[in-house]
Amino acid sequence: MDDRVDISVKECNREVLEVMDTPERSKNSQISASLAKFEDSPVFTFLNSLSPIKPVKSTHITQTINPLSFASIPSVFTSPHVSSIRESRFLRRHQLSDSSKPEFSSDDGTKLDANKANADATEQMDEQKENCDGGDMAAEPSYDDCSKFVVDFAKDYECASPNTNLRTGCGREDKDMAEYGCTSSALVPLIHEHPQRGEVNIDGVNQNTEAAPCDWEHMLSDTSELLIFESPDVRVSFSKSVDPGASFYTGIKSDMQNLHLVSAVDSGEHVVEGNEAEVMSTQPGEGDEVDNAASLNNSDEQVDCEQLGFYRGMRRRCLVFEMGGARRQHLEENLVSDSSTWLCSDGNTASNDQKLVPLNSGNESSRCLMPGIGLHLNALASTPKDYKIVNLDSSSSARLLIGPSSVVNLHPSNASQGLLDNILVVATSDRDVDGMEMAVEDACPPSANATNEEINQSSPKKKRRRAEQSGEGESCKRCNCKRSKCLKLYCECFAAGVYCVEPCACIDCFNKPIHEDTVLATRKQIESRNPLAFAPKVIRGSDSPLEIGDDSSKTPASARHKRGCNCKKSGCLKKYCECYQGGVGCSINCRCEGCKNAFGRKDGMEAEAEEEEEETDVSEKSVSDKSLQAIAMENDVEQNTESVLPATPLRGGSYRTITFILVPSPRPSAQLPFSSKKKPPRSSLPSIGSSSSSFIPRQRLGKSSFLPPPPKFETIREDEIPNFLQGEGGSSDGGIQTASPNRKRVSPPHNAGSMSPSLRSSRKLILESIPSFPSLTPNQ
DNA sequence: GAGTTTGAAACT
DNA sequence: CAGTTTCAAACTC
Repeated sequence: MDDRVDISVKECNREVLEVMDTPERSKNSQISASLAKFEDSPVFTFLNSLSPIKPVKSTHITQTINPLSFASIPSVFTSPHVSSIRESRFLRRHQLSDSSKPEFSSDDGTKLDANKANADATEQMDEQKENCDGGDMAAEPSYDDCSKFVVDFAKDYECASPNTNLRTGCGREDKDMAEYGCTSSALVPLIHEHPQRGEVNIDGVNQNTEAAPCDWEHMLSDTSELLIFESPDVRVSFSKSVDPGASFYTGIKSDMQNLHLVSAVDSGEHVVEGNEAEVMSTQPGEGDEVDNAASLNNSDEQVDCEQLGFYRGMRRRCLVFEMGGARRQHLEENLVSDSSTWLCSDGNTASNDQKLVPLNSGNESSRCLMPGIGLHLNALASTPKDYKIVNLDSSSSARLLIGPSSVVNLHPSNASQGLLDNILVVATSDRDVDGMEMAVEDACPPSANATNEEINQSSPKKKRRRAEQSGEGESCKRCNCKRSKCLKLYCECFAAGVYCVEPCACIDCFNKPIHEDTVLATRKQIESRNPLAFAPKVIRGSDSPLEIGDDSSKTPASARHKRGCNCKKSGCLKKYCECYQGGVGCSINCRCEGCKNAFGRKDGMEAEAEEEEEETDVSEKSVSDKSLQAIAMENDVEQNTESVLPATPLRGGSYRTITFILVPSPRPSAQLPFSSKKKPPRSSLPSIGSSSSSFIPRQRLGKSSFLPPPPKFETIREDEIPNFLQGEGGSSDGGIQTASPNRKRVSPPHNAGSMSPSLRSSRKLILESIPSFPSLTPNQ
């Protein structure tokens, strides 16, 4: 029976492929005809007669899956040109899927699902193709679409019914950018071209990809497939060649995952296959939103994953993982147990998967999106310190272009103003996406992962604590504001750059999409007062390898709070202390008194102090140790996550990666402020490095065994800090050095003047392209 | 869950 | 810039 089904499916797929291959199928009528033909075809009939799978009308699929696929288009969507090669792969995919089915089919039931899924996918292909032909091509998504989408999304916010279609356009652009950037050499031209129009004359490397004008239609056919396309594997095949073998190989891998997803979706159940369950359980409805943001921000993750040798397909899980603290934890556990399934979080993938899941799964368990996830500049923060860009292949790099950082990185290249402009545009769209994501978060129900959490969290406080305990710390901000209307930095949500969500217990909350104008205005006001008000509070130093000891002690030696704390009574041993809360040691910037910060004391006498502490203050020590242990345990996962995965999609970000790829600049230091490996030029700024080096001893001396508490604040790598950010308090370094230890507070960055002209210029650019608080501005 | 403590944010 | 107030999170009971 199974064999027959497989055969039927293959034939069916073949039929579909034939239809799809028809050169002139840009008309709906034609497509309709094709579909009719398909359904009327002997093969189909045969399939119906043989297959236990009930023939599903395309319309039905349209209602259930198609929307999802559509939504996925953006993120997954790649350049039509690129797709040509993929197409070949794609074609194989169905065949492969058949063969691969047995591998993931544990039993008949599962297999049936898979088969059915495959059949559905086939029909879905038709559906999508139809949509594509229907005019999507002509209506190449524009950035305006993105904005539009954002607006619509905001409108839909209340009902949590994001307009995926519009979104699609946005995502696609980004995706395309990434795809075109397959090679750094071709990157510039490609990027330059693409944003302006749907077509891109791919020069050099990409020429061979230009085959089918509407190839990307095929990509639409299967959401999961799209995911595959983005996979590093795919890229590899693409960039290297159209080697059938390679494509085949990649196709197999991708198929595996796709089928899983499809199967799960189709069945409407959570097909628990290792971590697959995670994906399925993740906020079904949010997949779309997550998707874009994730897609934009996971370049780092991707890289990490690749380095780890994981399949990209698994990354989606990581994304999910990030979406919920609990989920994250869970995944981490999985990582330990099964790294293969863990993989990294590829925003795109994850999102796509989720897209597939949403409608059918009806699973609400996991909804919590990363709060700050890439919502604003903070997103720049907390990139995995050990992140390595080295392994970026051309394909990966291309993808990285998506990020706003690309602007910065490209800037140096002096490709051209036009290019820059285009890039900026891209960044803008990203921003929009981020905003959408934020909105999504807003719409998302209480943190998903913890199924019981939703039910049990009656009190905001408890919710918060729960969130933190589950590692959700900053992922799902929830406030309890009563008087601030959630329009001040008092509000954690607002400060984090996210809208308040349902679980928030705030009163008279204005931090909602419906009050977008107010929010934006307030934000501007606050930023005018302090440009870095929404910047990451914790600067994660570029830890030198030496500083990074074992996993147990990854407290970044150079990490520090942007402004420093002002604790008087807490001894910097409680979360009142932002340094402590952020899991970093106190620094010169701190005005704290009686600092006992376990992560590093202000006085830099950690070792001695610790001894003292142990000897002289037993009670205190007990508290400290206790807290430390708790922290360590609490954050162990967190740390690991950080080291391996970006805390947030954005974080992982494209920033570093892009820099890497585009590094062509002869003077990266001055022109590549975000360069991950290269210290930004600090001609005018005392090098952060030096500054951080000063911290290293202190922080290292701190208990090596403890890990920073789950950072409440978003953190940013020191070396990734935009210059303007570094400028605060006098350029990260400068800030530290210039800040008087006793000074009450570090004044906002007014030191632009201290920056070299070049830096200043770049800074301007950054500001334009990367609003410090994009997330709150869905319509930006 | 209510009340207290704390320190950041905001205000003057 | 310093001092004060406001605020909400963190914490305690």
